[in-house]
Amino acid sequence: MVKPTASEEEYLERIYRFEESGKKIVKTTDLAKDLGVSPASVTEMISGPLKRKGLVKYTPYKGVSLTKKGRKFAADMLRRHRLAERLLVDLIGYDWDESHEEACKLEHALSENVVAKIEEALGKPSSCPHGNIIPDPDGKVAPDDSSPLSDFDPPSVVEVTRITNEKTELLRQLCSLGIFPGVKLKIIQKSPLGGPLLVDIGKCQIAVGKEIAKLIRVKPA
Amino acid sequence: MVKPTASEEEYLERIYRFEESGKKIVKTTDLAKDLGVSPASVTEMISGPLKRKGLVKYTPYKGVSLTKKGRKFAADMLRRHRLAERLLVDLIGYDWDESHEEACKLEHALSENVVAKIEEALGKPSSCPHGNIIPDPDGKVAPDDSSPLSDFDPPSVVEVTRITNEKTELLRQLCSLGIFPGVKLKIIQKSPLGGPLLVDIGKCQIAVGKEIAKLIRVKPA
DNA sequence: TTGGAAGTTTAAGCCAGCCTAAAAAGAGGG
DNA sequence: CCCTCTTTTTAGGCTGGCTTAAACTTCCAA
Repeated sequence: MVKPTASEEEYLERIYRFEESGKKIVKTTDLAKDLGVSPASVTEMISGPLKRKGLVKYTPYKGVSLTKKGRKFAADMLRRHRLAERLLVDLIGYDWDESHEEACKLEHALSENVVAKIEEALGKPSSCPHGNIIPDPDGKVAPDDSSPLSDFDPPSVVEVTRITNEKTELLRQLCSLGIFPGVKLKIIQKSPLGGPLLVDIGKCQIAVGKEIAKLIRVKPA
Repeated sequence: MVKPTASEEEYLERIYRFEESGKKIVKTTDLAKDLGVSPASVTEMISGPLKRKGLVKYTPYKGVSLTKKGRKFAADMLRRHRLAERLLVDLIGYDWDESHEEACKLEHALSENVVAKIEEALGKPSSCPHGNIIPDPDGKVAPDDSSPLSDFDPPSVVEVTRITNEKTELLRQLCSLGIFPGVKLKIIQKSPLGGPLLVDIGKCQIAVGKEIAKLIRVKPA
């Protein structure tokens, strides 16, 4: 099997993330927006190289999903990505909220040997700095016992486990609100119709929009 | 000024290394061999993009040299490369003799911010694991007080400062002979006509070929 | 001084990955 | 059931970086 190009790796990783977030089949347009390329480029890539290499299943006008083989490659990318984030944050003191973007560039330049050494040096961490689980070398991912904050009703007390969207803008905002993995939240009030959640983070109460609440995974405290 | 592509960065870096080793003007064929591409590709790259961006001075059939601007970019690449090597070796325990090849891939994926953080985390090291000097953020390089081992005559005692060729094969060999920065050597005998040097490394005597002796920089002990 | 051999450049072409514009397919309201 | 609007794909084209083959310099040795 030929090693995927950096571009192909990136496509696989993004598809994986969509699937991880619940989508069974991923639309070309969503992928295009996510990757910052035109929808035409996405169609080309998935119907061409990725399909040909048996990494994705593609139904024209419907969308794309990973094959078993594709999922293994994608999980490996996520592994590299998340270990790179840990390296940046834990070992060289890089900003928590900017590590994702850097890791996106770094992940394609890390050999399996280096990744293994990083993992070892970090003491085999189970998650990235944002709480997302690091796949093992075989692409296996530990089961996730968390659910979106938006699924909970007051009154409940929960602990933040993962932030599933790692863009700097969101992370910076959450960090400034005091929301990151490990923090405990008390859910005070839930508005109907996609309105915000009111949560207590110890020293104050804040309103969290529905869309953002979907990106914050928590478990009962 | 537009950021050079990864490929352009690599060309600049290689040219810099040739100049560093004493060549005033670099031949396309030497570059081609070094980069692992065809001589035609080198001609294209230097007479095209690199020339156009004012990074090199190029005289057809003669060779290429860096402009001031080109040298600054190249020094920055070396900075990233050597800090990446230090990161790999000091922080994650990667093999000394394999760090160069990994750093070649990594260097193009490191932002200025990350490089600065790495430098800080490592305590602003002055050299890479093989002893080569790390340029500062402005591209300045501390003056080098060493000379090739091949320049010395017996009897003299010298200390190894740098290995200027960082390919795994050579490093592995030198390492197995006990030669690396910091080691003291006593020069026992020098053969004429490019023959080997006989040196004493404390526990035994070894013969070092002329070509290899040129790559080992030392200073009087 | 000149005829090759060796080194270098030009020419032509390939592939990956992107783009825009135009065509085609699907989805929903009348 | 059809027509329009949106989504997606196809077609054609561009750039970067590489290749080989052919043409051109350079330089040395007879």
